[in-house]
Amino acid sequence: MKALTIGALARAAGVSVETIRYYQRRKLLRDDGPRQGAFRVYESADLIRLRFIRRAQTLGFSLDEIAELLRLDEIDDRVEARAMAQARLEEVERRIGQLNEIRDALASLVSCCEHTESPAPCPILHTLLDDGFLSPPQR
Amino acid sequence: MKALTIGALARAAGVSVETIRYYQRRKLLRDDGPRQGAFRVYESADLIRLRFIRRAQTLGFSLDEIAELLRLDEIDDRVEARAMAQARLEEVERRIGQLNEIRDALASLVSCCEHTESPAPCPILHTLLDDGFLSPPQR
DNA sequence: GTAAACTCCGTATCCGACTACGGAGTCAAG
DNA sequence: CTTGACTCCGTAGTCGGATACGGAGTTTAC
Repeated sequence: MKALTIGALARAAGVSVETIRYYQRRKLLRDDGPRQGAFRVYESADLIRLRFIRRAQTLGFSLDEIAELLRLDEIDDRVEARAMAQARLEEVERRIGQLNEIRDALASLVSCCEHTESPAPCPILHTLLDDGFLSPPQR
Repeated sequence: MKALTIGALARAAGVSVETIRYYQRRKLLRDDGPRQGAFRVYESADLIRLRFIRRAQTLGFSLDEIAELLRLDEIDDRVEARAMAQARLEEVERRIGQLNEIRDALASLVSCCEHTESPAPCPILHTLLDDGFLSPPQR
């Protein structure tokens, strides 16, 4: 339980000081902790929480969702936490499916292009002009 | 080769008028075409180009990349176009790999949570606290 | 005892791809 | 000949997750 300055906490978690301050504004991290003089002091509990946030981000949770996960942790609501993980899992699987389609489309464009000669139109540029191509955009 | 107003073009391509005007600002679509009176007129070539843009977006190309693809089409540079498609393909494959890892991590959290009982800590919330968890964030 | 490094706080800016808004002009139907 | 739909043009705002800036105060090392 050693005391950390914000800079030391940032280094320990591999984020920038600005990011920590941003998370405080977003209420993901406590902003009213103890101080030594004018400076806030942090300890390992803060580091753990910060790492939790970063790892949950790695899994694709948004900061809002992470705030919710942290709240669920506090009230120990595992059912809801599991539901969120499940929902995220399904989302990830949907996205993988989309990307697989995209990968196949790109791969066929590339290999098709490798097998056509200069007089014919470039498949990469002209397959995109045809109808019936994949589904609507994902944004 | 029927003449279209911007609104008709938008409907035909399934985008909004605002989007077309945005693409014009971004130089993806020509902004200096012919007019009838005060209004611009569009034709099927514009629709084809617009569809090209939307399909390339579906494949994950950015608007800047699409501008480049359109330029490559004009100068008929297939080699470079193929290189871009190849690069995109590799990027998509990397992303699929990442998402597979993420999916596995989420799946194991969910199934792990289904098998632990209330006194033990919730795995979903506390696996995230452990070290050695996946790699750095993807943003 | 002073200079470098750090912290605090507020506000502004970035990215990409739009989306929205508002006022003025224009066109077509009834 | 008016009404309503459309177009033109410029500018501003949105989203999420930061990142940057700048001036003032504070600590730490030499």
